[in-house]
Amino acid sequence: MRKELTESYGYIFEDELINEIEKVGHKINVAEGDVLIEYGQDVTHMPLLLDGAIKILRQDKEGDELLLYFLEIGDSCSMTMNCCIGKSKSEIKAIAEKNSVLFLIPVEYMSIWMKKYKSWTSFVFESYNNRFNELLEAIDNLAFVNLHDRLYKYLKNKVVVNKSALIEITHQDIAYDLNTSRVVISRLLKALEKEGKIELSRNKLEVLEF
Amino acid sequence: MRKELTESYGYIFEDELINEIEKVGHKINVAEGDVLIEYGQDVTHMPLLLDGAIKILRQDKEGDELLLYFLEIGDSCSMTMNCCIGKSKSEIKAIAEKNSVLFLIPVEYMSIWMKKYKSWTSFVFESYNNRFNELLEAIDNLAFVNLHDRLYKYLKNKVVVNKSALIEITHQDIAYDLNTSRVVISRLLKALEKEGKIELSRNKLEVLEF
DNA sequence: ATTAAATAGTAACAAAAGTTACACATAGAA
DNA sequence: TTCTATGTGTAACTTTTGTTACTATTTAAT
Repeated sequence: MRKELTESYGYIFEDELINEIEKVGHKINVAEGDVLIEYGQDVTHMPLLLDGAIKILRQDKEGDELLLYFLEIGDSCSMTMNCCIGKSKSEIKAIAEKNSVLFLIPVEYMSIWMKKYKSWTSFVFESYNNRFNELLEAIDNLAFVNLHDRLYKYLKNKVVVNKSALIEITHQDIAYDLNTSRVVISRLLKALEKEGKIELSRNKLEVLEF
Repeated sequence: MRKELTESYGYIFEDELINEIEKVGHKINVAEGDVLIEYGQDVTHMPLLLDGAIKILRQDKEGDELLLYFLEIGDSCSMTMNCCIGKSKSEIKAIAEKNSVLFLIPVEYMSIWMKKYKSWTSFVFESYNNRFNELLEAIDNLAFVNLHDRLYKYLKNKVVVNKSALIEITHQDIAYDLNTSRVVISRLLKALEKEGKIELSRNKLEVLEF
């Protein structure tokens, strides 16, 4: 456990902080597809990602969803940082993109450690900032990119996050992530295939250039 | 100057911090339409808004723009907070929505004061968080709301920010903010008028219900 | 082996948004 | 006043995206 923490976070946190993290936090394993937190739910812990990847989604009242970004190893979720200022309801939904290992820290340590460890403060800011930029990227995609290109970007991003050009997913699930309909995704995937950019099969597809 | 600072920020910052702010910062007046910072430009100061309102825009490579949100009195711009972690290029463009009064603070004080004043740290976090939620709202609008409703929301927001149901703006300028074309905006405005929600005139319009 | 559920392909159509083109009105400048 | 630039209205058309409906295929369950 100590080893995993050091591997992913040893280069940013001093030993003493790693000790504290180890002491107050606990490690959990989550399986692909597990819902880690729902929109509106109380935030009690902040996650440090040790292995795997987490999908962060936004949801509207009707339950429509939109993929915001992925958390990868070494990332944390700045949404948790709302806690620092008293708010405690999650603005997002989080789902394990693949089997993942998380280290959960009770939120009260967020501000305690900020006073105590410079490296923690830097981490929190850096983390906040990364998420900020990812939201800006999401906005750019929605505002300036058409669905065809947005889909292709999405697939290439999947390849990076899952470290495999073979993506195991259904058209319907892609449609959920991009907040559109299955038929539209099928149509655009077919177009991407004709352009020679991907290869389609049942329940999976392969990205050919990236 | 002291008075203005105390009016807008006295209830959050302790006297000593207000003194420091007054000492190292300087007040500027900007006119409606002034560009305060361009995308990609170096960020050297962080702004505290004393009066007026600032429009924050995102821009893509082709120069297309999209309104993200407005800063109002008591707000600061969390984008400046990138500076805390070494980055210094602006991710956004800022334009004075109306004549405004700003207090500019050299960015190096950001982190100095975070160590020194608890109230400053709270302010920075609160500010960050507000901006975060405004980005999420922007995403919600883009992903889940059609242009007709997005336009109506935009107009109602303008009413709040400008404290007037009479909005002085051209269709073209609305189109820029929403990243669409003038013709589309004219069409949708006409529809809103027929619905009895607004009243159109040249160079201005009035929001009837809000 | 049969059935049912999930997945994918595609056509046909509808709605939303973007584009082009042009007429006309208004405000200022000359 | 006349001219010009700007702003607005609208029609006609295109493109993009969403919807409905139906087919075929594959997978899993009984």
